[in-house]
Amino acid sequence: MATGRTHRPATRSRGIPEATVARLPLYLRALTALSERSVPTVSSEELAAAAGVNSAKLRKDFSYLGSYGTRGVGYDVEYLVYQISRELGLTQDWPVVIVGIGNLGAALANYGGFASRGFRVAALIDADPAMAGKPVAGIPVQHTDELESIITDNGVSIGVIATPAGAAQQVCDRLVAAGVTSILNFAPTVLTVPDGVDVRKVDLSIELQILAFHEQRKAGEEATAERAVAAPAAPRKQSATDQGPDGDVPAVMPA
Amino acid sequence: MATGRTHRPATRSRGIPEATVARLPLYLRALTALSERSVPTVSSEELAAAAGVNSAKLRKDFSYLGSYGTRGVGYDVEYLVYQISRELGLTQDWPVVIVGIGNLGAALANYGGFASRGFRVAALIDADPAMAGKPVAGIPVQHTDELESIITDNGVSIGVIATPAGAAQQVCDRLVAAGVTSILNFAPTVLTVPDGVDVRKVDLSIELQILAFHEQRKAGEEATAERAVAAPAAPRKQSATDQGPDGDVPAVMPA
DNA sequence: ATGTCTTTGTGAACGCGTGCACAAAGATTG
DNA sequence: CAATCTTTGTGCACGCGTTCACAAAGACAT
Repeated sequence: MATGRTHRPATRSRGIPEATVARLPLYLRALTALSERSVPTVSSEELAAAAGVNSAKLRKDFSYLGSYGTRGVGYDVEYLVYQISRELGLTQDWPVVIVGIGNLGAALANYGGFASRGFRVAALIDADPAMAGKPVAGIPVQHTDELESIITDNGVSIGVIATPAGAAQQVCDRLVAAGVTSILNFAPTVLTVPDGVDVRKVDLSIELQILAFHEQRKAGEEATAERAVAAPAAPRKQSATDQGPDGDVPAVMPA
Repeated sequence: MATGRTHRPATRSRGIPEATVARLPLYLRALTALSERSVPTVSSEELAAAAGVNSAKLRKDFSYLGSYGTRGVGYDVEYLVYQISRELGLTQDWPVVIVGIGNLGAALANYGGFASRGFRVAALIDADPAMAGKPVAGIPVQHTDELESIITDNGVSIGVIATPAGAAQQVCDRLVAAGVTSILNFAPTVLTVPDGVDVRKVDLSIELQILAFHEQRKAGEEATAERAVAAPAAPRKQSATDQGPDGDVPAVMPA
């Protein structure tokens, strides 16, 4: 998973657990696919398989929304699509701004998944004056100077930050000051925001590092012996006052 | 958060909780920043603030790695950087292939965060013959036909999928068959993989939908009255045999 | 050497999320 | 209408993750 919630604990809004909310888009995607194939109903078992989750979990998730299934039959696809969409707030249009039109920002602007789900790219913003006016994904890039007016004029409440890490907090502050209350952050930095503002982060590097951890573990299981030689079972840091030689310790050591 | 683990439950490798593993890269980033500013030691409180987490959580996380701190002083920055890097497997080089060089794939290829953390882009692969040979981020794109040989020749065990959803499963199968055991999936699809293969997914659309949910809730709290009119407090699906008119029900309804 | 002060490391309690397993609901068949 | 079969909805138990709160450890001053 390349995501992680930030700040706000787990607001358990209207009794719907955060973990369930995070899965609703998954169900919605699977249901949309079924809908396009004109499948009228689906069982929890089938839908769970399509969404890659446990069927009991799926049923419990849906139970938080209400009793939308029919015992002995399953769930009505179209009806469920609507209910989940409504619950997620996708029946309304969400104008979104993307700040930082580099490689990633451009990729996001071109990403079709946004428009298809009630999200509309209201504006692309970049700090580079040379970018201004240049169309990306059919939308002309605007300069950072206009950030505030863009937000207020379009009633934008969701912002996407795809700037370098160094600029992210500053951009974030300006977005929030202008009225944005939800931020999707692609910059590899921890953003500080006031209460009431939601931040979700996507960090590509972190995802790879987590994979590397598991990859290393897999490799290590085959050859545990090798490791026992390279590093003792219970490596211990040496005391700061006891700086004798230590085979287990790396080249880079504390002063 | 834009991530979510898939399949494998939570392998609790060598006693390190999955949740802790997911935070280690965060700590590492904060520590690296401190290291660059030549800060010698840091307290759990300071580091926790920099990483955006609770200090007790951080201390507990570190306790799984060993006793690397000094009471009354804090943690030695350089030493901790090494320990976490080693734990994450970043002291070795991980060759990575990126499949699908569209906007997103190109953005990933250009992303600096990879190289700086022990990851090396070994190859870029795309199904479009017109792309073959064309350099992206200084690396020539290779055709999908060569996927298997690239994997085996370079000993690649981590693959990144940035293809359209339709091609993702097929690419995934080929990667796994060729020896890849960790996959970072950007395609909006559920990937099915054999046991022993880790998949992490990054879905931009899902992240936005989760934000929309919270955004809607925030908006709804200010004007709950409006909602009581638009939709009854306990909306109920009507029975399939009882298809009378219903103000609460959407235009799209079950047959 | 003794005492004070800072900060770690962790035991314990709590809450959330997951999965099992089954009763209840309804469809379907005879 | 009764019996059977399918599938939902959920009570319950378990385990993981988080947080509190504090004892132990060590630095530092006197």
